[in-house]
Amino acid sequence: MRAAALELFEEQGYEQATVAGIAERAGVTERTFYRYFADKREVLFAGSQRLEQSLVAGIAAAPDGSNTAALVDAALTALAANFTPQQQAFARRRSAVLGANPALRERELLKLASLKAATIAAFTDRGTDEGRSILAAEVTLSVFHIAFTRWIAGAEQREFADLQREALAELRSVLG
Amino acid sequence: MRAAALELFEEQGYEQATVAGIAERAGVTERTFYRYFADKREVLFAGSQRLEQSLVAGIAAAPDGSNTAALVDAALTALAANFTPQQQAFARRRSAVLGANPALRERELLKLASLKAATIAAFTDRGTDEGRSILAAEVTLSVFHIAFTRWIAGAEQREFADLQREALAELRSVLG
DNA sequence: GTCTATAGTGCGATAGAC
DNA sequence: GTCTATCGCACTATAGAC
Repeated sequence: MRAAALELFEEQGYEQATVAGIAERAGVTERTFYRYFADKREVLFAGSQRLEQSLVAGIAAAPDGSNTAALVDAALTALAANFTPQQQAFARRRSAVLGANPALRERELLKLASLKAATIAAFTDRGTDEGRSILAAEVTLSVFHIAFTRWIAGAEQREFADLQREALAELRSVLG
Repeated sequence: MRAAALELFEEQGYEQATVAGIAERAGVTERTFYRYFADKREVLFAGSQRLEQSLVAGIAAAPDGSNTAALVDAALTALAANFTPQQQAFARRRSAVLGANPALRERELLKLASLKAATIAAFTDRGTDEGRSILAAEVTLSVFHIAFTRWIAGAEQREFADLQREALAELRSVLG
C-alpha cells in the first residue's frame, strides 16, 4: 500500500489522490486501508515507528558506563542503520511529496517531536539527568536531521554514517 | 468566533464540536467561519501571525550595531509583549484544549516551525550569517518555549519577561 | 448560499488459518 | 471452535466548488 500511495501522490498530487484510489491500486478496499493507517497521511510515515524503536534500542544497548557522548554516538549509529543506499531513491521520492504539502510536513514535525520525546526518555533510562538528556536528544536529532537532509539532497553519494560524522563535527566547530 | 470555538471545544471536546456549532454560537454561518479560518484548527492559531510579526519587527528594530546576543534579547522582549496577565487565563484554557488533541499539537508544531523560519530570516536580515542565525533562532525559541510552558503552568504569577530571563540563565548554565 | 466529494468511523458479515 | 484479516454499507463532517 505504501508504494501504491507514493506512486499515486506523485502522479496526482497528495490532495488529489483519494484513499479509494490508493486502495484500488494496492488491490484492497478503502476500509482495509484504514485498518493499517489511522489516516491518509500515515501511509507515508509507517517507517517512523521502526526508526524510533531502533533509536531507543541503540541507546539502551550501549556499553555499561558509557558517557553522554558515547550514548549520542550509539544513537546515531542505530539511526544510520535505517538508511541504506537501497532506500535512498524511495526516501527522495517520499521527501519530494512531503515537501509539496503543508499537511504532510505537519505530520512530519509531529513524528519528529515524538522521536525527540522517546530519545529523551531513552537517555534518562540510561541514568542521564533530565536537563542533560534534553540537550543530548537535541544534539542527536539535529545531527541526524542535517545528515538526512544532505543524504536526500542532490547527488549525495556518501554513506549516511559519514554524513552524520561530518554534521557532528560542524556542530562542534560552531559551538567553539 | 475564537471565544465561541474555545468554549465549545471545552464543553464537547475538539473532535465532537462541529464548525456548524461554533458558527451558530458566534452568530454567523458555517461559510463565514471558513472565510476567516482556513480550517477548523486555525481558529485556535489566529494569534500566531501577529506573534511572528512582532518578533520579526523586534529584531529589525534593535539598535544598529547590536551583536547576536543583543538581537536575541530584542526578540525575546518583543515576544514577551504579547503575553500580558490579562491573556493568561485565555492562554491556559487554549493550552488545555491543545494538549488534549494530537491534531492540534500537530498544527502547533507547524506554527512553531514557521516562527523559526521567520526568526532565522530576521537574523540574517540584520547581517548575521546563516549558521549563526539558525543557532540564534534556536536559542530564542527554546527560551521562549520554556518560559511559555511555565507561564501557562500551575500557579505561575511572575511576568513573562522574568520567566524568559530565568530560562535564558538556565540555558547558559547548562552550556557551561 | 447551495451542492458535492471525500476523509474518516462504526458495526456487522464473510472467509480463511490454526 | 477461535482468531485475524478483509470487506460492505451506512453515516457524519469537513472542505472546496460552483
